[in-house]
Amino acid sequence: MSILEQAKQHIFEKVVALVGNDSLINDIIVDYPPEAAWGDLSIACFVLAKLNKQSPVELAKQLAGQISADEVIGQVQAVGPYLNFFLKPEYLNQAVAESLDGRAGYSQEPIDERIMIEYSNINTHKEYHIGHLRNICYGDAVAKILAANGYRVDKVSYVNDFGIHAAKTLWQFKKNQRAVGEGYILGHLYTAASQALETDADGKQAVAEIMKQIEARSGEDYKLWQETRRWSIDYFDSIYQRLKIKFDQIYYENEVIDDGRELVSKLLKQGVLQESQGAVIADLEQYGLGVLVLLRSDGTALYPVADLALAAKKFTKTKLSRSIYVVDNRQSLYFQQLFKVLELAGFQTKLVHLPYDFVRLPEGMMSSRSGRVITFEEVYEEAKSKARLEITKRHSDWSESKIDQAAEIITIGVLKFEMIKVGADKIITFDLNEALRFDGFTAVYLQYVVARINSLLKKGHAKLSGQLPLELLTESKERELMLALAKFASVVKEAGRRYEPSILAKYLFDTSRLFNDYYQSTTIIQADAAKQTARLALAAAVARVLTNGLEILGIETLAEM
RNA sequence: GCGCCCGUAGUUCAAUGGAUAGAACACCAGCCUUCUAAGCUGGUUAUCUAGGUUCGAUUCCUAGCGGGCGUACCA
Repeated sequence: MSILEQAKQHIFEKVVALVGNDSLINDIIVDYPPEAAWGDLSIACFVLAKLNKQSPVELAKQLAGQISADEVIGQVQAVGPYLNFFLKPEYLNQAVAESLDGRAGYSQEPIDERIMIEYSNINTHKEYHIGHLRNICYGDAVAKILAANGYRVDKVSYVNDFGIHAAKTLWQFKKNQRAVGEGYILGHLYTAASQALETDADGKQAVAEIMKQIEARSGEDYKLWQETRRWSIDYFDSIYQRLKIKFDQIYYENEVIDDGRELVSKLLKQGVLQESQGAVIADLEQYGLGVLVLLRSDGTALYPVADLALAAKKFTKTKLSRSIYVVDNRQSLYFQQLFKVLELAGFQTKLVHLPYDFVRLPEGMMSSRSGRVITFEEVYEEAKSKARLEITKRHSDWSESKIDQAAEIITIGVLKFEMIKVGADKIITFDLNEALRFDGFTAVYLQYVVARINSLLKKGHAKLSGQLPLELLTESKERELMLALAKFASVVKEAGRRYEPSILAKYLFDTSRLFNDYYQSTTIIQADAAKQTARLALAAAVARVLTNGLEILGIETLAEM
């Protein structure tokens, strides 16, 4: 437990002992006052007072009188119906030491549960756009947060390489072969194909022929499929490398689809699935979930077939306590249906669909088929050239490779942060100019704080080990910073409990703002030796929390910028 | 039709039943002969409507309005 969690527990126990009524325990909630000056922790006395048939103001006053200062609590104040606690300075000082630890924010108590999280489900033969970027950034941040909370996390991805979209792209490719070997180009071909096929009946015929060969796994088109599939996968790998995101396992539709068909016929025999109008369906009307179609009336497979096989594969291979699917909220009904079928099929793993809202453009929805998309490549290039420019302005003496490395870290940080800084239930209206900002609520703001602190540490002379004179940190801004540091561990927990990286992003930003404010109003290197040591320790603790917090969000920091 | 999600400042977002609804961007005015100005300080502006539950509602419930999405052979 972090020192703040211990303090909360301590206060809770004291109040429980005084109130002495077990039925009230759930109503004793140790919270934070809205204003730093009012205290570090607080309890609202409304419910307690009501059940005790007292006025809340009276009860707060009475409790304040009964609780005395100790090794944790410095002062207690009743402010109206609120009971406010100030932590003892020596106690709060421990937050600095706690945060200086290299593992700050990472749980020291492993949880004996294994969670599989599936995200970045993409299609080969199509482009990679900023919608995919939101998915992978959000999914990866959640995975890292859960890991930081002590869970064992398996990160998996599922690639749809076997659908009709591949045939369409190939059809276009055969018409005008160009850019051989480049996965990036396939996305453009898909768009061109979709548009052309709207009016081209012969084309549709040809696409169907290509699809047949792919499914039959033989012929010229199958070979071409194999080759182009590889281009796509290599291209996606290059994106993953830039994002520094790794999966434990990547599944491909073409590898599970046959198992899926087998599973479907088994479930059909068992009566979990039914035949209807020539198709194979799951009739889920009795659960209020409508009907899920698995096989078309022509016998070809739909999406859920592979998903069933994939689930079966996941659950039999490893013993999971939870299986999470990070997929946008348009598929909420689909996942309810899928989960119900899996349950009826006898699988018992706890299934979670983790929905998030989609990315749209100011002018409307993105659409691969119409080509109205912003690709990852476009945003990446624009952001990176802007980063290069900004760095060059500030560091004329840096080498080209040093500039490039820094620009890369800034670019990826900005893009990731942009994708996770808002709640998952919010539509992101992607404005390129907005996304290319390097000030305000952005990754750069946080990275900048770390770089500045790093520079302080280089210039200062303090040794930050052994006994630190933290008792010299008495200014109100120093107290506020220490309290902010102390909250780190519980913020990571909260973000995990709610699957919400934006909570952590916001916390890191708030903490950075506090530090910038402090930095502006205080001298650190110029202070006398003891003060310098104490303040550098505080600054180093802030940098550690920001670095680890960003790392948990998948974002790197820089020593200099 | 039915179901799900969202309506907060000019814009993009925060506040998951608590104290004076917070930030960022944009706009205006300041701050670099002192630790990185990618920074800091100050200023203007908001809970879609109507009911209800509650000591207390941006938050929960009901109805309406507005936007988005889904709803048997797309993924």
